[in-house]
Amino acid sequence: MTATRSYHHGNLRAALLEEAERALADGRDLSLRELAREVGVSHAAPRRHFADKQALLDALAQDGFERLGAELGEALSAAGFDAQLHAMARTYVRFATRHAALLELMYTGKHRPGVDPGVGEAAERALRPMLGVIVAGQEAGAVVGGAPEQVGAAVFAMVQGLAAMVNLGMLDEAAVDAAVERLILGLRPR
Amino acid sequence: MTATRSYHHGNLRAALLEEAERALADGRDLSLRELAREVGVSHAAPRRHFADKQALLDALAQDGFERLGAELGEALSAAGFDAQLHAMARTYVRFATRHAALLELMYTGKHRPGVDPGVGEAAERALRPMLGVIVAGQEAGAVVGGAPEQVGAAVFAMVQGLAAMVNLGMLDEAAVDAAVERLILGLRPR
DNA sequence: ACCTGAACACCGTTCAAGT
DNA sequence: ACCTGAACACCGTTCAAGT
Repeated sequence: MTATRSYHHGNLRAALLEEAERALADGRDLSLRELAREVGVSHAAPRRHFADKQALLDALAQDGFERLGAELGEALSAAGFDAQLHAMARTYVRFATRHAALLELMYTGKHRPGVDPGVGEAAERALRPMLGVIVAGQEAGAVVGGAPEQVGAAVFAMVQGLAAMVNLGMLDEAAVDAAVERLILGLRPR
Repeated sequence: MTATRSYHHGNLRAALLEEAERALADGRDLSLRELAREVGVSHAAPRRHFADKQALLDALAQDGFERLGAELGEALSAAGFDAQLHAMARTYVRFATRHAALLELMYTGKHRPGVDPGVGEAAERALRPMLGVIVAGQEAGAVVGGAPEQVGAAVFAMVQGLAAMVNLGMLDEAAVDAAVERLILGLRPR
């Protein structure tokens, strides 16, 4: 880690976030002081860019949702409702396993009071592609009618739950496909 | 908080766990030193009962799974597969909302290396009633055949995901019932 | 056996001061 | 505007010592 001095010409913020992600991926605990050390700056310097530790965590979570949303959006290129839903579930599970600690952070303490509203908005944007799949599925007659949000809740709950189980080692990826298949059948109009 | 002196005649461990749950419920951060203070003991005393902070967290998680399992077991008294599954989902979601911080702790870092095996075993025991519902449903012809673990994965994923969404404020309890209904339809033999 | 007190190496946060 | 250094009030963990 050769400390590039040019780093600190306005992008300390980005450097800190990068280092934080690396720590998260390595399973290290996040400490502001350590991040500052790693990036070659005094322990008080991050204060200029993040009001406190929580602000940095919020920025990290928001970034995570934005990347997740981008990946989910790509899954829309599959043809047909079933293929799209399968692709979406696989994409979500893959993101969850590749960025396990980040995903945990993304969903952690969202219920705590005084959350950064930016995180919630990013989460909503990230999950929008899933709603798009539902609406298209309804139009194609593959999905029951009703408020897309209601149907989407079932889909998102299943996918999110499956990802959590895979991360806990309770499930392999074949079981994910099987569960999604069950869900697809349940969503069909009757 | 009148510090009862008789507390410390062999049950410091239980007192610490109780206080930890209270802190969790209040949304306070868990600090071993604060727990010791609250319970009226020196900051080094907990060491006798918990090797380190993680050991206390593991004990807390294990306890949580045991209580969750007991509540889920009660849901089995409902009559018929549909009613049992609905009861189970409502029970799980209720536990999740009443003990949000505890549930987060229960599922947090399960994937980290060197976990207390007791926690995983308690988790498995807690979820067993759910498998029982599946098996009974299969025998009654309300659920597709196949390995109960595979079908159970879909059920647990959905329920766990719904609970997470309710905790995040993304969902109300009516939507839970609707999603479970979709799942029931998907599980039917065809 | 169970607990205390001091010590060590860390934290997050604040604030005057430097450039 | 951006960063430093010292300071404050906390942590978790360890260890000799007390009863």
